[in-house]
Amino acid sequence: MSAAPAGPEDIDRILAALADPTRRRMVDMLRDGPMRAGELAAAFDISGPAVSRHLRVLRENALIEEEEEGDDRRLRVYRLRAAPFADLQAWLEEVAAFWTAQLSAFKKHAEGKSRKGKGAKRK
Amino acid sequence: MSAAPAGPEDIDRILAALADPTRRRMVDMLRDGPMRAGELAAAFDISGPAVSRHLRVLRENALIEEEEEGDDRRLRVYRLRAAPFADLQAWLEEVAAFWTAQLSAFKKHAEGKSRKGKGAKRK
DNA sequence: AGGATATTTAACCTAAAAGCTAATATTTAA
DNA sequence: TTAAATATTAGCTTTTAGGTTAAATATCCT
Repeated sequence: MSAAPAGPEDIDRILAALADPTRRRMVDMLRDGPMRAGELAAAFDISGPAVSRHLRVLRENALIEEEEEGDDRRLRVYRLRAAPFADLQAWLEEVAAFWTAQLSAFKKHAEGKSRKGKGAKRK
Repeated sequence: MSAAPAGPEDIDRILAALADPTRRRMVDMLRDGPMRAGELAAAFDISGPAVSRHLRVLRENALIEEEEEGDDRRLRVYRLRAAPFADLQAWLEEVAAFWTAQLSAFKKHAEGKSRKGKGAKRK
């Protein structure tokens, strides 16, 4: 199993996979449920092969996976995988911690209302 | 102010800015507090101009901003901005909602699904 | 001021990414 | 099985992103 805590290079791969607008839109579409390549392709103005290539990138970076069997008999649908998104969320949580730290520093700083020299700031 | 709900193209810009490993590392570094370009540059094996360019991308996409005044007299430090990360978190929340939907669908569908292991079909 | 340091801009180069058309599997249906 | 459709791989072209060095600009320190 992949119980590993998602190293930095994992995050990089996830971000790289999501960085393309077409691929990000595909992810949005897949939120409505698993789809076939053709269904996804219909939503874009690019060629079939281009769609296939984007799906390949998403698949190779484990953001999506092929479903073996669909409910109504149609095979090879793509579905979102949870892990990468959870990993990215975890990283964002860490980054967000910055502002809580920032906030406490500001609170401490605001009490003294310390006088720091310059008067004219504000751009 | 920017009270807009962060459209898809905003998310695309944020993701594009974060997609480069160097820039993502810079963000990680800036979690420890605002820094000067030089401090950041020291952590990478690339040239100063390359660092400057990455900072420019982060700045143009509003992930960081220049600080006007530092505590100890040093100007032009870069600091993280909260909004883009919050926007990205919000988008991820939406995506994550997929699995809760998935889960309820699965629960409803839960029993018969054991029909998968066919024999030699793969080449 | 004037020089040393730090940072950004300019011009150029290379490599990778995304697109297309055509060809090659695959799958579904007759 | 053949035929139609669906989807992926192959080969090629164009665009874009990241890197470099050299020059310009801004900042800091006597």
